Amino acid sequence: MGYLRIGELAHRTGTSTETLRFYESKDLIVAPRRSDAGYRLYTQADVARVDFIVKSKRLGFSLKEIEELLSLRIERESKTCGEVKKLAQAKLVTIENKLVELTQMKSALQKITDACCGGETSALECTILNSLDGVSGSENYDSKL
Amino acid sequence: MGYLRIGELAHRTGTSTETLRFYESKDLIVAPRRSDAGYRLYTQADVARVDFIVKSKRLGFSLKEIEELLSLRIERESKTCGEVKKLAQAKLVTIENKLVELTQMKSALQKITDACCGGETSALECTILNSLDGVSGSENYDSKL
DNA sequence: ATTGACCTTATAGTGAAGAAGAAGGTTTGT
DNA sequence: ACAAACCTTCTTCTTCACTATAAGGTCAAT
Repeated sequence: MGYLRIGELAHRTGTSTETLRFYESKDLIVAPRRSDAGYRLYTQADVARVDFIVKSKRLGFSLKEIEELLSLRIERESKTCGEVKKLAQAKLVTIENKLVELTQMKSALQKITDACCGGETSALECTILNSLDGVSGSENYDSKL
Repeated sequence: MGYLRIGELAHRTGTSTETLRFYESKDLIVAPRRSDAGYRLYTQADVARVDFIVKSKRLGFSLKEIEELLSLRIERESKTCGEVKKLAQAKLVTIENKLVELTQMKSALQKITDACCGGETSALECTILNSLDGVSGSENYDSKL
C-alpha cells in the first residue's frame, strides 16, 4: 500500500518527472522498486529525501554537495564513525558561515525597509550596499571546504 | 589615487578578470571609468559591490536576483520609495525562509556530530534525514516570490 | 628595445541542472 | 474497447554562469 508513482512524487515535491529521473541517474535518489510494468514505485522516505534535496538547492548547495550531505552515514567498513563526524563538522562550518552572511543581509534589508521610507536617512542613500557598510567584505571565508 | 585594475579587483574578491567582465556585460557592476589606454579603473565601492555579489551567490541567489537586490534604491521618477520598500520586504521573506531552513539543517548536522559518535543512538541510524525528521517537508514555502 | 605581465575585444567552448521530444507500453474510466 | 493520462528509455536542446582562446595593445623593468 501507499506507493507513489513518479508523477505523484514530482507533484508532492514540486519537481518534475524528468528531474526525478535525472536525480536517480546522478545517484541522489536510490533507484526505487518497480511495478510489474516497470513503473517506479516510491515511498514516504523518498518524499523526505527529495524534499531535502529541493531545500538544500535553495540554500545554494550543488547537487554534488547535497550528495555528500545525504551520504553522511556510517557505512560498515567504508566509513568510520570518526570520518562521518569530521565531514559533518566541516559542513557545519559552511552552514554557519552561510547563516552569518544571511543574517547580515537580513539586517541590511531591514534597515532599508525601516529607515528609508519616512526615516531620517536621505532616500537616495538607501541601497543595500550602504546598509551593508561595515559588515561586507571578503575577509574570513574559507571558500574551500 | 587608489584605482584598481581588473586583475587587482579580481584578486581582492576571489573572482577572475573574465568573471568581472562577464558581470559588467550583465550589468551587475557598472562599467567603470577607463585609463587612457582603455584599462578599467575600479574603486573601493566596486570591491564592496563584487564582494556582495560573491556572498549572495554562495547563499543561493541567482545573478538575476542579485541584480534585483543591488538595484533596490530609489531612482528618481523610475521607482518610488514605496515600491522599493515593497520589494525589499519581499526579499526579506525569502531570506527569512532561507534562515529557517539553514537553521534546521544546522541542528540536524549538530545532532549527527553530537549523538552519533559515542552517543546512545545506534550508529547506523545516524543520517541527516533521520535527524531532520519532523522538520523536513515541502510545506510552507512560497517558491515564487 | 625587448621581455613579461598586464590589459583590450570578440568568439567559442564547458559543465551543471535540467527541459523537451520521440516512440512506444500501461492503467483507468466510461 | 478505446481514449486519456499515465509511465518507459533514449537522445537532443536550453539556460546559466562562467572559462578559454585568439589576436592584439600597454606598461614597467632590465
